[in-house]
Order: sequence, then C-alpha cells, then structure tokens
Amino acid sequence: MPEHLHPPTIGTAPDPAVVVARTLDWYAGQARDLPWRRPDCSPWGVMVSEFMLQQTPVTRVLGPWQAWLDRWPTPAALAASPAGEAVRMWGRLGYPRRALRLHRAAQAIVDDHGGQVPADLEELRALPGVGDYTAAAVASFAHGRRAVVLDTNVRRVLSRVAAGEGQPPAHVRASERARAEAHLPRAAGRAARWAAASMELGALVCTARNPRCEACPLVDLCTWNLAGRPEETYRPRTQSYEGTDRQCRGAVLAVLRDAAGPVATTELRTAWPEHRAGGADQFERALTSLAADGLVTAIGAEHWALPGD
DNA sequence: AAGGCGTGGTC
DNA sequence: TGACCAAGCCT
Repeated sequence: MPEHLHPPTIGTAPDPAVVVARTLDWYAGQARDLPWRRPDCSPWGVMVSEFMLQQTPVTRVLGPWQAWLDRWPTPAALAASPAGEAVRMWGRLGYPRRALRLHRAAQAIVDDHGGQVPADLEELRALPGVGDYTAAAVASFAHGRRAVVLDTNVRRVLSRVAAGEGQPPAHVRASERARAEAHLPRAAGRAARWAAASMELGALVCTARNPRCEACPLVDLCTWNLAGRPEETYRPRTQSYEGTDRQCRGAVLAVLRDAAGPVATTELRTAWPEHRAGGADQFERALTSLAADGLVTAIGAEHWALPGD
C-alpha cells in the first residue's frame, strides 16, 4: 500500500523531505548575519570560525575571529608566524590547544595543499584539530560540498524531531549518522543550506534548555513535542571548575600570554596561590602538562615562555 | 572509549 | 549559587 495512504501516527518519525523544506523556509527568514556566512568570506575564514566555535558560543567568537583574520588573512600568513603568537591571539577563548592545532593545520595547508583550504572531506579530516564535524562543516560552508554536518545542534534537533528523545546520546552513534544521512538533500547547494539551517534551528529555537517550541517550524510534527516533551533522566556529571588542573593551566597560561618575554618559574607560581586546594604540586603538574602540549616552552632552567614556532 | 581540556554566560 | 551549557577533538 502506498505510504501516503497512511495517516501520520504518534511516535512515527516525520517525512525528512518535509522537515528539510520547512527548516529551509524558516532559515530564509531567521538566519543570523554572521561574518563567516557572508558570500565574500574565504574558506580560510570559515575554517578559522569552525575552530573557534568548537565548544565556544558565537557571541564570544565574533571579536577574536575578526582580529585573527585581520592579522592572518591566509593560512600562509599564520604559518609564517610563531606558534606562540597564535596562542597569544587566541586570548581567553578557551581550549588554547585549538590555537596550536589551527597553526599546525595552516602549516599543513601550505606544505601539502598549495596554501588553499582543501575541499575534500578526507584531506580536511587529516588536518590537526579537524574531526568529523569540522571537516564536514568546512567542506559544506566553505566549499558548498554535500556533507553530513552533525554537530550538537543538529543532533539535538534530529533526536527530538525524528526519535522523540530530548537529548542526543553522549557520543555520536551509527543510528544518528544514518538519520542525518536520510535528511541530507541530494543537491549540494541545498544540502549545505540544510546543514546551516538545522544548526541554526538548534541554536536559536530547539535549544538544550527552555526550547522555544512555539516558534519552531516543526512543532506540529516533532515526535518529541507530540509525546509531551518527556524529560531525560540521564544527566552527565559535570566537574566543577574551581580548583581544577584546568583552571591552574589557564591561570599559568594567562600570565605568559600577557608577558612580553620569558617569565621566571617563581613569578609564574604566584598565578596559583597556595590557598587553593591543589597547592604547589598542582602548579608543577599544570606546567608540565602545558609543556607536554607544546603550549609553553622552557627557557633555560628557570624561565618559561610561549612557544617560538 | 571515557575523560581531559578553558572560559564565561545563564537561570 | 552552583550546575548546566556552548558549531569538538584527541588519546
């Protein structure tokens, strides 16, 4: 019996073609004017934005992104600067290893790709700091390629709309990828717009907390909404930040970032007052791990600095 | 394959 | 207020 003779049933996933069409219509009217979405933005500009946006909100990325591209408008420009300058320019965006990886990726682009950001998914995936999501995002947003762009927003939207689950699983599963593939339009241009639109819907409407279902173009066919938006019982346990090694690393790196030259270990230690839980051992541990990551370099026996290249 | 890795905003 | 969250990646 033809599919269209069956009326929609509660708990049945809606037609992907309808989901895509409605989301694209919504996006046409609601998309934010972000600088890396403008037609004149280079593939490099898109790639820089994707690195900065990893686990970091859009509002905090806007300023640093512009400053970064003003200073390093091409991969070659960044590759010609010392790695420490990339770490310094990264500022307080967080996860400073991303700055190091972006710098190494720029060098690889110069060395292996003629200075041009690759469009091929596998070539992108091979770059430092580029995982499945970022590779697909750059291929799609920078080059208009058809790719499965599966970030936390898209995962949440599809989990709710198609699976009736309020939150996606902790890690990407094959079933999610298959679901995303089933929603991906055939035409590359439409696929790229769907990627941006589904992410935007997750970011602005289908949010993790307090979703604005009344403003959602999919509200009447969303499996999760039709089921009464059941709450998830599972909550990943989040570690508090105060007093952690992460905070200690951040405090140490902040001193080096703001210093013109090498800083003595004794002075660096004042960035982590003894009254904190971890004490002196924690400081040594943080410094060692920062050096192991390549974020800091020893100068002689008693000084530290950002890496030279 | 869980857990480590920054920082700041929100409710 | 503290817990959660934000366009993940790497080991």
